[in-house]
Amino acid sequence: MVQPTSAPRNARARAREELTREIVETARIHLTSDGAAGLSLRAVARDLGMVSSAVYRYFPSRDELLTTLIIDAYNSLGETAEQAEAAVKRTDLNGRWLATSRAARNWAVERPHEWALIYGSPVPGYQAPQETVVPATRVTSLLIGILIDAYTTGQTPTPLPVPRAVHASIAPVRDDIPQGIPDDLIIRGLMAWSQLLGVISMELNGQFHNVLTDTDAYFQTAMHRCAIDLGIS
Amino acid sequence: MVQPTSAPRNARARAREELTREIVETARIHLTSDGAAGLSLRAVARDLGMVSSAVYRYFPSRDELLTTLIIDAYNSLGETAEQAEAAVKRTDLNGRWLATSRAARNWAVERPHEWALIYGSPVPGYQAPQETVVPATRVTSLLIGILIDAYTTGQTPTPLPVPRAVHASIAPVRDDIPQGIPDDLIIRGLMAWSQLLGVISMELNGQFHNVLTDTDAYFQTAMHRCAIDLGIS
DNA sequence: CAATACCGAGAGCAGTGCTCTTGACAGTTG
DNA sequence: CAACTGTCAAGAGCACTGCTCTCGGTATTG
Repeated sequence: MVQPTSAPRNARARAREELTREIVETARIHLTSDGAAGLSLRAVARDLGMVSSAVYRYFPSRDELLTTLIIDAYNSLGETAEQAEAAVKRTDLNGRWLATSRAARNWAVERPHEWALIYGSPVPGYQAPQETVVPATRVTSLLIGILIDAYTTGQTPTPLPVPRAVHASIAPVRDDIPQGIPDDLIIRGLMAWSQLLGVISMELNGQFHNVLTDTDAYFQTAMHRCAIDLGIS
Repeated sequence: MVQPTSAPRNARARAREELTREIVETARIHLTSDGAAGLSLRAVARDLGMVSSAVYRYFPSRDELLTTLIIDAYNSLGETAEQAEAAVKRTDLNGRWLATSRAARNWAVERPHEWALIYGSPVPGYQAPQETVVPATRVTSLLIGILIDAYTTGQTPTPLPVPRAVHASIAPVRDDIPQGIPDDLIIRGLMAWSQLLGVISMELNGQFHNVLTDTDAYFQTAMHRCAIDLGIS
């Protein structure tokens, strides 16, 4: 009885699954063209030839649909980055970092609205539920893996002092990584991560207008310098 | 006739100015509590005891009102940062950088929605007009000033190589700074700037949840390390 | 004083998220 | 087979949004 009563319910259940997927797909299309704020349940319903109220059978609210899109976006980005990173030789830490960061940027440039959804200003009135936490960590886990390998192979930069308050502040990070990683390396990792997010977001938000003519070239150099700071270049 | 015809027109004109200011003020209150997407012209009008259509006599569209709020935000942040920076001894480059960055963060933490308005994901469908360009540069001008002083007093880090493509890419920056500043220093300045924006935005967007317990301590250290990288520590 | 420009109020249009009710259908049970 | 139950799409409706247009009154100007 572990198996769900399968045969008879499947007809309905399958139709439901399919329609749910169609709604999400249509919503993502709207998202990529109009952004999160322009995502309209009614418009999605119209595209699917159904009436707006029918959509509420599948998603109890607009926010619920947004949550699905957010999780999908995290997973899409995470998978893209993981594949890029996995294609690099394990010992090439610099290459792994560059592959990861470049994959993230390419993904973001292709889907600016989905990037904004997960790393941009939060949608007002929307509270990210717990289910989004795990997929959100996929990219950072890659970075952590690189740092761990850097530490275990002894490729660490000469550490700068870390104030006591900062040592205490990064306590939550310690729960997710092996013991022994120095504070300094964690700080460098966090700063590389915020550099990555910062540069990508600035590019997408148009902050480099009248500043850079070739954002890609700048990005590569910036990430290269991050690698130097991390001691893996 | 350079003076505007003053006396008789003033009664109406003054009332208009005052009401315009009241609308902006009310709009900013709504902005700080609900965010840009929740800014409703009708709600503003309601608060002011007038009918929604009357507001259109003062702002031809919601976007026009948003533009005013954006310019005000840029100027508010710019002024705050300028004052903080001006209070530091000119020769203390490290102090000037720390004062500027700390002022920016404090301002952002107090007004997260206004920060999101100017540095967050752009409001969909809204195109920032030319008038926003000048006030937007006030904070970066401070940073540029520090870098120029660093260069003229010889406090520059040992430069890393800068690829040709990046040299070409930063051409627009060169139009706003004196000749002679090395490419490497410009790159370092840009990266410090994106580090600053990245860390602040990440904190406001909740990206440090379950990562840092004391974001202020981390921020100070991160900015200190930026100063080291800039060679002004 | 008369003409003009300005202004607030109101109605109205098209759109939004969301709720509630209604009628049709499918699957299960007596 | 008939009755029941759960699910579904559809429609009407509420309160809200940005925005436009018209109307009548008032302040400013020639």
